[in-house]
Amino acid sequence: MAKTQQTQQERRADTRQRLLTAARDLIAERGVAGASVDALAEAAQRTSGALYAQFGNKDGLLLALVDHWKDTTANAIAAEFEATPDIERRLRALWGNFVSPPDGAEAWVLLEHELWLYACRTAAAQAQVADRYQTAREQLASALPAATPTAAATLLIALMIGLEMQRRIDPDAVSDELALAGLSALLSC
Amino acid sequence: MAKTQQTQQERRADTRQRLLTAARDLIAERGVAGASVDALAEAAQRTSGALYAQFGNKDGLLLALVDHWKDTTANAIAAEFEATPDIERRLRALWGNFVSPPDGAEAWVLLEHELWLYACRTAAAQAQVADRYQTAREQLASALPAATPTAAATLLIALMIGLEMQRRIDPDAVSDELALAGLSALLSC
DNA sequence: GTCTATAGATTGATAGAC
DNA sequence: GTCTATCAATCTATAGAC
Repeated sequence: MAKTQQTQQERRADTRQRLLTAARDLIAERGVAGASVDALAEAAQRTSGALYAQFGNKDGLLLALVDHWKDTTANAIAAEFEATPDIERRLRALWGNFVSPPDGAEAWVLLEHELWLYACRTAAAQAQVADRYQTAREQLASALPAATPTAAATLLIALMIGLEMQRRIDPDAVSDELALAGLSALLSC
Repeated sequence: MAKTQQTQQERRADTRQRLLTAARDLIAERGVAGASVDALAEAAQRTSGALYAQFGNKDGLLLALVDHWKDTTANAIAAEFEATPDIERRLRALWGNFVSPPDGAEAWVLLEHELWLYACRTAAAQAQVADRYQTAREQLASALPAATPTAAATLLIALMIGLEMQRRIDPDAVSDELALAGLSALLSC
C-alpha cells in the first residue's frame, strides 16, 4: 500500500468538492448567470479544464449542485429543534436558524431562490428540487406536534420563506414577534 | 396644429411602453441575465439603439421596469377582493388570483422572484422593491377584517408566496384546501 | 486528472447616418 | 428618436501538452 496514493482518486473527489462548494458560495453571491465557468473554477482554486473534466459543462455542475445541496441543508432545518422542550421555543429556534444560520451563511436563501428559478426553467433539475422540498417538509413534520404534520410543515416553510423575502428587502417590515405569531397560528392546521 | 404630429413625442412614449412590456415578458421567461439587450429590443419591435436612447443602458431599463412594475400588479392583488361578501370567499378569490391570474400571466411570479433577486444585489433597486411590497401590504390590509391589518397582510402575502413556490416546483405538494386553511388561520393574527 | 491556449459565439455599449 | 454597423470584452467549450 502506497503512502501518498491518496492522489489517485482522492484528488478527483477533492476537486469535485471544491467546485461544488465554490459554486454554492459564488452563485449565492452573483447568481447562476453571473458566475462564469472561469470564475467558478478560480474560486475552487482550479481551472476551467478541471470543471469540464468533472461535470461535462456548466449545466452538469448546476445539476450536481442541486443534487448535493438537496441533502445538505435539509438536515439543518430541524437542527436544534428537538433539543428544546416547549413548542414556542422550538418555533423561535426554527425561525432564528432560518433568518440567520449558525454558520453565518446568510446568503443561503439567495442560493435557494437562484436554484428554484433555475429548476423552474430546467426540466432536468425540477424533480431534484421537488425532492429537496419534500425532504424538508417531512423532516420538519416528524418533529411537529400537529394533527396533520406534513400539512403544517408545508405551511410553516411557506410562511418562513415569504417572510424572509419581505424582511431581506425591508428589514423593518417583519418583526420576530410577527413571525412567531404567524408560525404559532399555523400549527393548528 | 398638425394632424399626425402624434409622432412627435408620442412615438417615444410608445417605444418606452413597448420596451417595458417586452422586458416584463421576456425576463419572466428567460430571467434578467438571459434576456439580452438585443433580444429585449427585438421583442419590442425596436433595435438596441432605441433602448439605449430611452434608458441609457440595460440597468436603466431594469430600474424603470421595477418602478413601473411597482404600481402595476399591486392593484390586481385586492381586485375582486371587496366584491365578495363573506371572508372565506374573499380568501379563496385572493389565492385563486395569486396562483392563476385572470389575464393568464402565470409567469408573473417568476418575474417577481427575478426582480427580488436583482434588487437584493442592486442597491438602487432595493428601495423601489421595498415600496412595492409595502404598497401590496397596505392595499391588502385595507380590505382585511383583522385586529392588526398590516400585520395580517404581511403574513398572508408571505404564506401565498411560499406556497406558490412549493406548488410550482411540485403541483401535488400544495392543495387549495391547505392554502385556504393556512390563510384563514393567519387572519386571527 | 488538470492546465494552457485558443476558437467561436454572444454580450453590453458606442458612433454616425438618417 | 431610431437604426445600422461595429468594437472590445466576456462567455462557453474544445484540443493538446503534461
